[in-house]
Amino acid sequence: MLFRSEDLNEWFNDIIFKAELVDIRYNLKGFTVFRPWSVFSMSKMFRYYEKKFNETGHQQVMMPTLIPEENFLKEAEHIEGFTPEVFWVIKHGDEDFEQKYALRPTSETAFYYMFKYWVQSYRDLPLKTYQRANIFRFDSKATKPFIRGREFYWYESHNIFETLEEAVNQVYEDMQITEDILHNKFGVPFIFFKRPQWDKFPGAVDTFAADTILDNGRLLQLPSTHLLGTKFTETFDVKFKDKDDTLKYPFGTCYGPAISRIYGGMICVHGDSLGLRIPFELAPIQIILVPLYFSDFDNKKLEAFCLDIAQDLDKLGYRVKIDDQTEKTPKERFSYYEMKGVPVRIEVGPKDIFSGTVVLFRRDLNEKKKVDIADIFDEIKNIREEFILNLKKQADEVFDEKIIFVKEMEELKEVIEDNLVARVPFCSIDMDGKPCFEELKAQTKGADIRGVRMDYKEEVEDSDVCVVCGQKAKVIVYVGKSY
RNA sequence: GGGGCUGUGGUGUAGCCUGGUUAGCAUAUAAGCUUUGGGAGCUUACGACCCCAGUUCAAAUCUGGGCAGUCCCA
Repeated sequence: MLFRSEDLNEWFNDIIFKAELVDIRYNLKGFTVFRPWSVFSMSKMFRYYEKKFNETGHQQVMMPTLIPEENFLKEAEHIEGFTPEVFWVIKHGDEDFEQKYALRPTSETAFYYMFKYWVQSYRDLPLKTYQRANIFRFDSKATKPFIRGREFYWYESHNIFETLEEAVNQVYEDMQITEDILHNKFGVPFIFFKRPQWDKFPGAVDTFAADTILDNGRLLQLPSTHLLGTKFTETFDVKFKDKDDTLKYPFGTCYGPAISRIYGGMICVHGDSLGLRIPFELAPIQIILVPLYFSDFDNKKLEAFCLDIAQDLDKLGYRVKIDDQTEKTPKERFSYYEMKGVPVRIEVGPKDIFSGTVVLFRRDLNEKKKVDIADIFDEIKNIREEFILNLKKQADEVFDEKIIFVKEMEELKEVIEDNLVARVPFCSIDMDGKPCFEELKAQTKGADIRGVRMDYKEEVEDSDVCVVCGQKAKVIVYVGKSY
């Protein structure tokens, strides 16, 4: 029913409905109804992040959803970047407000408004905060559940520091958080980039972002971090008295992992022709027991047998369910839970009762195995440990294969044509490289330069020249089409 | 931001070009019987032409607008 390699879009549209992740029948464009199967996992994802933020010294706050227009108008680049996308609240009942209120498209202008009250002394710094929020952006006409909605769900972390150096360190900490969670917990590979100067967050000094690569070669931006310098602290008059008794502006960063989009990226990365594959720890049901009924067998025995196993697993803390539908064939029931991405299935039939075994199916490897009852718990424990490692390994392999190193424009065009991502020498990701970028974009029919990687420094060889202008290359950049 | 395509029961579709029957089929759902180690069968029930306007004796069908979905390009 599903053939993902042919067309990721089709697979995605199909699975989000069949697996009951969302309902797109709500009558408002770009606003998605998320259903229990996806919400359960996203809630888990939020908790992973929350734990990590707390461990790294962030404190959770809750800011209002509405932001007065006057806050917005303070920062010129921010206005220019976001105003076209803002939903404005202009009335109460039939009467206009004196001032418009924005449904937050992001909350810098709320946080920094408050930071000026919260920060007076160097003793108040660093100040590391975050909030869980839904945000609103009237974003493009091509909306897509999880990937691009006009309302979406994220954490946004806003931090300020005494020095630029500390702020830069925060960017690296954000990169590490992304690695710990996205890659290690969710199995989603990515490269953490420094974006070119022409592709920054409105109001940022520098923008950094994690991109994953989907099956169709498209890059998908996942969490991003922005180095804000003193732009917002100056604009909002956030000052601190330093040890030398002078007033200074602190340096800011912000980090925004959009959980709804991360979930969308995750299911694309792990999904296969059978449907979803959900990491063990995120799955709403981790183990499904499927009793195989027969008309000439006392099925009560089967149910009692399954219930025993289920209760033991439940005591061990697994999320487990028995599928006791009698009117459906095994094939149909197996396929259903595979499609939903349930990590482990236990099949129990009359033969098993006599032999004291069950059949275990694991979705990370799509393998079946006959197991003695006594060994079930150890087996499942192993699967639990291996599950995310297997998903991660498989995803990493696919990811690596999609990146091709090229040095010439003709090769670059081929790589893009083949729906892959290119690694190429390039003159500069500062503004002086922009003309080359525009030429590159035109020649490749719309590919973007996603930036230089931040996890390690890629050395440029002396002989490397910019793929566009032929000048000596200063950086290695990654080029591909994006969502 | 520009362009294309599409809106028919819960879902997927036929019918539309060339206006005219009781809007067909599949699937899902509910009930019953039968069946169950990889998407089973029979019977019955439920259920639809996106919205507004126009043309016409007559609109799912033609025209315009809106809303929604989807794809491509920027």
